[in-house]
Amino acid sequence: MTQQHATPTLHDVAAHAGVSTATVSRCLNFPDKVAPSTRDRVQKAIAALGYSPNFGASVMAARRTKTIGAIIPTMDNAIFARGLQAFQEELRLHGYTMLVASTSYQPAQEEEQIRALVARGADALLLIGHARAPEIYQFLEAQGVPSLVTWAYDTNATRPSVGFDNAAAMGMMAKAVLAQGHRQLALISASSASNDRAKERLAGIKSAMQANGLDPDALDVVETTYSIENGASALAELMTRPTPPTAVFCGNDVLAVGALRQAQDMQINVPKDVSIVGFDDIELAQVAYPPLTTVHVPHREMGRRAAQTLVQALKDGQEMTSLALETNLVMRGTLGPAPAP
Amino acid sequence: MTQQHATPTLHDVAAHAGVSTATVSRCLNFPDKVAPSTRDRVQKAIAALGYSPNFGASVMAARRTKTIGAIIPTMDNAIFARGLQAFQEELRLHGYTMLVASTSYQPAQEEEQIRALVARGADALLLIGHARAPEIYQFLEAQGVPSLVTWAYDTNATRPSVGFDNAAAMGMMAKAVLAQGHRQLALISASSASNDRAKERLAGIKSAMQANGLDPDALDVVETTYSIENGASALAELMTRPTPPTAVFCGNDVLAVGALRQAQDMQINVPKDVSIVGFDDIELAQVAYPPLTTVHVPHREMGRRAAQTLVQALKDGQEMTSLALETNLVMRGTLGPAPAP
DNA sequence: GTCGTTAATGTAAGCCTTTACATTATCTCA
DNA sequence: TGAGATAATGTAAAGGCTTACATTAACGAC
Repeated sequence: MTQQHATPTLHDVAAHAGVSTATVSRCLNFPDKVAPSTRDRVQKAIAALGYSPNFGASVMAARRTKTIGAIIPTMDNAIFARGLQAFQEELRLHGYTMLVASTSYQPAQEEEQIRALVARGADALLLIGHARAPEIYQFLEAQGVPSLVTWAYDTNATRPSVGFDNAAAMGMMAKAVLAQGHRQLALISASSASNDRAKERLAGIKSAMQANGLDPDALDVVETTYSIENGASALAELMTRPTPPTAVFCGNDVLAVGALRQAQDMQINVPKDVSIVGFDDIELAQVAYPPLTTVHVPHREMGRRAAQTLVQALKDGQEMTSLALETNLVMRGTLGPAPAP
Repeated sequence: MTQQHATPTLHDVAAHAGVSTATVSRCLNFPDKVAPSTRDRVQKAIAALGYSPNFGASVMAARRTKTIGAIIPTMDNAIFARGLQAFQEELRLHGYTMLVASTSYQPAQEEEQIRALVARGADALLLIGHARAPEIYQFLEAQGVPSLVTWAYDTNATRPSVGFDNAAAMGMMAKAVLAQGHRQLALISASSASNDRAKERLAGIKSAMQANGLDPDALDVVETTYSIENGASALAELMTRPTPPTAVFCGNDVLAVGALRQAQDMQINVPKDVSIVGFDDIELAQVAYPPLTTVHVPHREMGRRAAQTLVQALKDGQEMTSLALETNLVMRGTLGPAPAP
């Protein structure tokens, strides 16, 4: 009664190759540590038996999964999808696999997912933005799971991050808008309550206004959820105000593209009657008509660098060093001079 | 010498709650199977000790990870990102986590990633398209890892799939194009060598041509890689032919949008001088100018249904049943009658 | 009160790899 | 040639959970 069809174990391979299990394990994990001739023999045995290591046993013994979790608001927005793509490509180069969870911008879901991915053995976590309850950081600390924040960079944040300064980036755009003579400003944004990127971008505009002697409270803010439709209806709302804005900032390109379409539907000329600017520089921005003036964010590089930082930290156990990436304005067709009053 | 800071184990929780480890395990995995009073006591112990299960040990004992892998060409294309988003949302509802890998449309990378995710303990796999080496299926079979193909549906495929009939979908579009009187047809497509979706879409056009008494070989095919730029240069190439096409099919919306832009740059009016149609119906399509006529694919539903099918199969060990989803034409502004000769 | 059932809980084997440490073989250099 | 260093390999313990099976408790019917 032989167990013909049982999946082969390390032990079987060792027996077949005439070596100890330790040697087989070394062949798999540190090939340099074993003599080439032995390695060959073991490899042949592996091939002959069709062996592949048992994940659970390996995780249990090694106390790591070589898996990194990424928790993002949604893959439905190209910015996160693109960043994740780069993140995963880089991870793969280092032998890591990516676990993905999304939160739909809900803090409660984020917490749930953080716990879920840690429970699934994520060796480290990629998180978006700094804003979350301190208990979550405590939990991660207690579990010994390093986490890296991205899509944001905050000089006085105590947590490591690989991202960019959202306030400065939007501030730059605000300066450009103000330089065109606009004084009636509006912003279509995601709710800034639990979204530190949105909050920062808002702050960036306000401080630019202040620097130009404008009252920051005069900024007309419409908060909504990210979608083309919502961008459209927010613009409709803004343009029917008693004194409509001459320039509309949008929290991201998706909203901006919606606003653009609405302007077209309302026969409002962009940028002659109203300027509309976005944030992110996704494909949508260049395809929109007129092509959207926006803030370019190096999503792919952000993902890549984040992966490198995390992998490095896992390798050497050192603290991660934060990294600030540059954003820049992409002047296309939707920002023009303020119309004469 | 007490081990004050060691992470608590199931055993510690059991001792603290005055029950056996089996009971604690049951509390975690089958709460219904334990008396409410006991459950309470155990839950308190868990909270008191800050216990969280050891992933490796649990995987090893249970022989499953509650993790499902998804291997897609790239997250950079909204269609996959969106499908994956829905897939993950549904998985989460059932307590599963998603592992993601991408292949950049390279069969070799796909094989590598399939092996990598299986090695990482994926309980099941989501794959795109049917085209892959038989050894891969053998490998999956041998490892006992169920796999589901999506983005394609092939009646005579022996493998289960949740997708749509690419040939029929593109055929429907071809019929609409032919009905507009077009006779000079071209296709900008991904390489159909290792991409069964591309191959099927091509076949769909050809059989529609045949049905209309046209020579299928007269279809002018330009193969390239999916990107806006490549769509643009492919169109440039096509429009400088001795007899340029009056209608250009594109393998997906990304290519179509590039073609559209190129037409604009070349002062070629769409759809008056040339019609351009896409495939997928991503946001880009509605934002393009003029808005793109394309084939709508229910990406989100596909992802959701695929997740359900996989989870079900994992639960009951039954064979998966294939599911064909409907696609439909979205008539927007880029398909018009063939210009008078 | 007893028997048969079912519900709740306990016992303990088993899952398979990694790695610290021990051992043996091989090499270098005086 | 032998000591000492280094490379290659072996031994065996440890890791924490799940689950089949065994046991005990609880309950209802007669």
